[in-house]
Amino acid sequence: MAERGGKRIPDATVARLPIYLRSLLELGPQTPTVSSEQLAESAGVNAAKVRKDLSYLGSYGTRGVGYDVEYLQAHMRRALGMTQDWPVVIVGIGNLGAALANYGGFGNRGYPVAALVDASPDVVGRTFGDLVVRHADELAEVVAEEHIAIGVIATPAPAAQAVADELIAAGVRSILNFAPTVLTVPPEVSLRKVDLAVEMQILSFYQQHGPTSAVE
Amino acid sequence: MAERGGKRIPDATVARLPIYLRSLLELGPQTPTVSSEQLAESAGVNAAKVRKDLSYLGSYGTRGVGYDVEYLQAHMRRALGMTQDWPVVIVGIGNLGAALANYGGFGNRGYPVAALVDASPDVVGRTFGDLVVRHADELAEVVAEEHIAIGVIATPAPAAQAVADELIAAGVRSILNFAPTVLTVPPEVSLRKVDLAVEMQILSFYQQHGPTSAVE
DNA sequence: CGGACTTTGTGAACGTGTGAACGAGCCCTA
DNA sequence: TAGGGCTCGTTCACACGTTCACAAAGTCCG
Repeated sequence: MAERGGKRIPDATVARLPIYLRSLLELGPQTPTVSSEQLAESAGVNAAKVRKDLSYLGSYGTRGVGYDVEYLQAHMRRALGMTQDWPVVIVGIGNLGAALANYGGFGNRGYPVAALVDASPDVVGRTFGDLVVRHADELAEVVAEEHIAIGVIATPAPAAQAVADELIAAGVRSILNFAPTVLTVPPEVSLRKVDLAVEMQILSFYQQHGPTSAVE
Repeated sequence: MAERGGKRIPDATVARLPIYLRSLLELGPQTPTVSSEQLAESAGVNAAKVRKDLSYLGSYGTRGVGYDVEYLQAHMRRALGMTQDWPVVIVGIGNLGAALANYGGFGNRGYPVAALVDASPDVVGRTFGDLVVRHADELAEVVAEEHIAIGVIATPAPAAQAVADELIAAGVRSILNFAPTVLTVPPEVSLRKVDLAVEMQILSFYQQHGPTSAVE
């Protein structure tokens, strides 16, 4: 209720905050304020949902006017931890890992790729940008040296759990898993997953059955 | 209730079916049956949830024994539309698109990458595997020729909506969006999205606030 | 300065998803 | 053939998330 230390923010809301933030950034400096309706349109959700979500942040809009774009951006950056950098290590430099390493979108937004790691001698020593791929055995040192906060797992499925365990042992508490397997992590570790094959299968399910459970 | 034509399958269940299927495939031919508890462990969910999810398929397990692995696999493949191939076009052959094109995981599993499309003259004409990148202007023809069922958008954000519109106009009803932007599609089109920056931001939120809303 | 208009913030109803508990049904053994 | 043990399938209660509707609160204009 007070400005700081609000109540717990629901998971579903957390997942939408980045979308709102991106919508705000797209607005540009032309528009000083946005209404919940505008934001909703831009983020592809319901206006009431926007208002409720934003109310969890404790950041006030102004009735009759809307939300101050800059103020809201600042609040949201703070809530999402974007006031600092979170160095990332990518483990597994295959097709996908290499693409992620080359992908510029991370460093720009506060998630600098600080290290690359792989187990294969063919890959260790290769350079991507200004980074040299290091060997998986050095993972713990790499995490310590580079102050890694987030581990991205892009290894084949069979190696993923072991990598996750090592990351966690080295102190990493946030993991993004691209390997097509279920990872088990202790409760104090945050885990998100991206599974391309699963996405495809979900799509082909709805291709057969009609999207969002069409009536008959 | 009868074997065919069950009631609507909840979205949350649909999202889990591919995980179950993968778990079943990992079991190998050694184990003819699985219990809901084993499947739950393997898929990282609750056993009751597994039973409920599977009951939507109408595929029966056997009380006192468990589920017949092969029978269940077949049922699930059918439900997920994996009895046939769903040709995929990748639009936008940048870092990510190229990685996806080289990624073998699709074709193996019934989603052959049948075409690559890009708008840049620098990229059009290049080959990946046995595919030549074609120009975005030919998108409609490509979709028709290759019987494309699923469109993967890996373009920069500003181009994504236009690409989606063209895909839909060409008859594609399933879209997987990697571009960091919100797409608007008509209700008969299924849309899933993968946004790496968003995943990162969600992780750094929980890095600050404690995972899954830790108690203080 | 007052009234009308706009937009937020929130309480309450609704729907969906989750987890536990338990009866029903099947197999195996004696 | 009867009994015991195991596991599914379903029901129920609860938690979570979404949406509606409306009062509160601020702005703008005459």
